[in-house]
Parts: sequence; structure tokens; C-alpha cells
Amino acid sequence: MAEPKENLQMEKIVSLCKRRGFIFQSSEIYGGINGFWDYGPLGAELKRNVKELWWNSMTREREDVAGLEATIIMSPAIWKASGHVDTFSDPMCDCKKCKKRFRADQLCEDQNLTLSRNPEGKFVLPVGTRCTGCGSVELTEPRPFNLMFKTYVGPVESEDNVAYLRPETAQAIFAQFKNVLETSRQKVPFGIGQIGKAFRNEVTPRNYTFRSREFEQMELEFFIKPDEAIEAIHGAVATMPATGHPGEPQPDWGWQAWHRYWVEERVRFYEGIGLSRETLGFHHQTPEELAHYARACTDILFKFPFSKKDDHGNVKGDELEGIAARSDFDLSQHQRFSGKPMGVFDDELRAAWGKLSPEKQADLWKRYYDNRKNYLTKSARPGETAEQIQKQATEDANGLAKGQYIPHVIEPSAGVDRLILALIANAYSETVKTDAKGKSETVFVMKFHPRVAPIKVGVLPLLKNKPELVNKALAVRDLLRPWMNVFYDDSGSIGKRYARQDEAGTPFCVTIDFDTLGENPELLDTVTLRHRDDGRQERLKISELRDWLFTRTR
RNA sequence: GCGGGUGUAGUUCAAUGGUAGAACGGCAGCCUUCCAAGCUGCAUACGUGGGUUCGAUUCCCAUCACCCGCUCCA
Repeated sequence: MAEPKENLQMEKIVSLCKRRGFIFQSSEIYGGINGFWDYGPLGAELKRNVKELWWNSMTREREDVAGLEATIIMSPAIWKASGHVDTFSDPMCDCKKCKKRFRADQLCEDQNLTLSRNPEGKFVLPVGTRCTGCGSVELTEPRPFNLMFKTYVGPVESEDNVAYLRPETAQAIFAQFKNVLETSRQKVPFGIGQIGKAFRNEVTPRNYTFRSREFEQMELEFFIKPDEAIEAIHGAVATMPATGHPGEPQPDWGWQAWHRYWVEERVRFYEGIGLSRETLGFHHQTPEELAHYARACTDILFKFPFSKKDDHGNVKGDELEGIAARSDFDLSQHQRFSGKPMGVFDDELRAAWGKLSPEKQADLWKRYYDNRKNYLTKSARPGETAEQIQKQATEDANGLAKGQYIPHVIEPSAGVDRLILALIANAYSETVKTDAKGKSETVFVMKFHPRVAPIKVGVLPLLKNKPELVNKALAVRDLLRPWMNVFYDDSGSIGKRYARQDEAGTPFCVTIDFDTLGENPELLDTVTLRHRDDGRQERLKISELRDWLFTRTR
């Protein structure tokens, strides 16, 4: 019962997006291209507003975050270090009988077999590999599924010139960590934020714009001290209440507090643009789901019309953002692959260390050593020996005692396009309206939060054929235009123009009428201000209009 | 990439083996003193490419895109 209804809801949203100019199919006149979408006039405004709000709240309005704008194409070595070149390239094969799809390497592993390559470098399934679904041995040849978009730098298309379009913006932040640290006058804990395009050659783009091959991310990498350093400096890592926002950042916060802090900060952001907690969902990744280097990851979900129900009939939602505690994995990888030190020197730690008891020193040293050894072992290169790893871990732990460490990181990583879709789905509402003649019709209103609304105010002369009204309305438009996105409309009846703005999600309309011109002298230079969601009207002075609107739309 | 479904104006839907209609929307004009009023006019479609046929939007094939599963996680 619910399924078709939800599809219908999604279809209505898709139709409205096209009709009102929020989202178009990319390259539509050539038949489209799978997994790519364009934003029309209203969508472009909506997206700009969202990105600007993120940028402002994450960087400009904070003391502890700096911004970055890196290139989309970077040295391919970055993607070696990050693991994307290897992990984003999975050999897949299909069962010809039951049509199930497998990752060939996992399929082999499950059966204690090994996937090998033939002399031409192609993957070959060992004889006797069976489909774990139906037991058939009729499997297609493994084909590599590479999610990285490849290109060539320079005019020669040779293997030496291969580069990739970034599959995430985060790695550039790690790669530029030292430069930002040195130029921004920040010190740990601090963050680097970036908004930008990312590209993934998805197997199956799905759910309208939700999974696209070209998309945009808003990512923060927030660098923190390892817990061992916090403990050395402050005696102990702060303990957290079980739930809720932990308040203003404190110097004795460990990774758990910072992780919680960013989850709650991000939820506040979503609430601030109209996504209430009830529309959101949360997923705390289980230890099995987590990447080996990650300590925790909380996903913030939105309940889309296409979101599936769980076994209990509850809608969990689909992911808008993941907030991961990634330990010191990323910077460590880049340190190892680039050979450039990614550690920082911490005066506080250095000063504090000397005052610790030898027992405490030994305890912290050992814990840091174990963590480093664990990391180095898991990321070992072929041929690296246990002795080499132990030597490096010892060096790292000795470094800690001198005030040196590789920062850990909390990563709130959000998808812009997913958020746009969530905002559209959330804003979409329809009501049946019955007019004076008893005729009822369904009307659409996009109830965007004024902060994200593509158009902030519609300026409407009550009548088009009275030049005095039109000229006054144009003057009001020009008064507001430098401050916000204004839409002027003088065609059709006033009701129709209100309705048009409702469909665009414009929170306010001002109407210039004969009272504005002084027909009623008391109302000279005032306008009708009409509210989108309830049709309420009030009278405002033109002189107060700009401030009134400005404070309510930002 | 595999399996299932879909494909007609901007949108939502019709009709038809003899080259397509409507409603809403859009544009222009008239009119209109606050919630899609009215009148006049205009524009816009058979996803693409082959085939069968005297003739295809209609039948067949391929392709592309969209939706639903397998995979993916911003």
C-alpha cells in the first residue's frame, strides 16, 4: 500500500522540479546521460544558499576552521595513499543462473580460493568457484569495476599520464594540511573545510539525484590531538553525558567528545534550514561496518519518499552526511606515501610530559606505541618486516614524549545534492483549496526555510495597467535587489502570482497597491506583505522593508 | 553490467497502421483594487536509430534515458 504511494510522491517531486526549474536532466536534448543532473534557475539559487550557509557556519563564523579550495584533478599518488585506487576498483562477476552479482575477490575468499590474474592482467576465477546463491558454476568472467573517473594529463594518452577526478574532496585537505597549518595561524585542534565537486563512476546511479556520478560535497576535516596527548596535558580525557550536545569545545576533549560535538553541530545545521529532527534519522556504524582505521561513524539520514522501511515498518532514511572519527589514518598514509612529515609539535604536550610520573609516561607511551604499531601493521607495504614496523612505532612513541604527534581527525562529510533533494522533498506540500464557487483544486507550496529559499521576496504591483503602480513596484524591486534575490512579476491576477511564488517556495511577497500611492494618506509608502505558509497579510513601511526581510531570510 | 517495467507538448493524460488532441502551465494583448477570475491570439510532443510496410507514433530490432531489484554509502 505504502510503496506505490511513495513512488507517486517522488514522481510528483520530480515533475515539479522539472516544471518549476529546480532540476533538469543533464544533456537532455541528446537523450540525457545516466547519473548526471543539472540545476535550473531555482535549483541553482537553492544550492548556492545551502553552500553559503554551510561555508559561513563552518568557517567564517568559527575561530577554529579555515577554508580550502583545491583542484579536482590531483597527483594520482594521492589516491594510492588514500586507498581509493585499490579499493574503488573491485572485480565483479555475475551468476548466469540466478543473476546474482558478487565481488569476485570476496566470492573466492568465501570458498577458500584465490582470485588470480592471467598473463594479460585479467582476473580469472579459479576452476570450481560457485555462486553462493544457487551453487551454479556458471559465472561470468570477473570484470573490474573501477569507480574512479580516469583521465589523462597532457595531450598524450599514455599510462604515465593517467590521473583521476577526485572521488571525494577530503584528500586534498589532508594533502594540504601542512600548508594550511603554517599559513592560517591555527593550531590543533582546528579544522579545514572545503566545498567542491566529486566524481564516482557509480555502478548504478539511483533515486533521482540521490546517487549521481558527479556530485558536490561539503567536507570538514577537524584535526584533534590524540587522546594520549590530552591525557598527558589534562590528566584525563573529558567524560561525556550519554546524549546531547556537549557544549562549547573544551581543551580536555578526546575524540569521542569531538565526534559527538560535530554530530550535534551538524544536526543543528540541518534544523536551522528546516529539517527537523523528526525528518532525520541516525545510523551508528557497527564495528563490522567501520573501516579498520575508523573508531566511530555516525550517519545523519533523511527520510526520503524513496527510503525503505525496516522490518518493523519504520523508515530509517538515506544518508545525507557521515561524521567519521578516522583516527590518524589519513595523515599517516600521506606521510608514508609522500615521505613528508605530517606531524605537529605541541608545546603544551612537551611541557606537560616532563611533569608526568614515570608510570604515567610509560602507560601513555605504550598505548601510543600500540596504536601506531596497529596502524603500521594494517597498512604495511609488501616486504615490510615486523622489525621495521616496531622500529617506526617506537620512533613515533618517542616523538609523542617530545611533543610530537600526527593529529587525529573527525570528518563531517555532507553531500550537497542529497541535501538539496532532501530540502525539496521536505518543502513539498500540497493542499486542496476550494474557491468561492465551490471549485476545488490541488495547490502546491514549497515550504522552504526562508534561509534557503531560492527567491526571498516577490514584488508585485496589484495591477499591471496602472503605470503608477508598476513604477512604484519597480522602485521597490530595485531597493531590495542588492540585498536579496527578488522576483518581480506583474502578469496575471494577483492570486495567480501569489500561487506562482508559492510553487517556487518564496517565503514573502510584497504588493504595491493604491494605498501605497497614498489613496489612504495614512498608508502612503506602505505595502502589503504576504506570508507564504498561511497567506497572512500585514502592512509594512517601504522604509522598513529591507531590514524586515533581511533579518528573516538569513 | 544483469533481470523486470516505462518512454506522446513544459507538466498530467488521450487517440490512431494513413503523420496527433485536451487540460493545466508558458508567452503576447485586453481586462482586473489581494489569493490560479474572464476574453483573444501564439508557441511547443510521438526519446534516438534501423527494419517490416504503399505508408508507422502505433508492429519488430537496437540504442539512450527514467523507475524497480543485484551492487554502492556524499
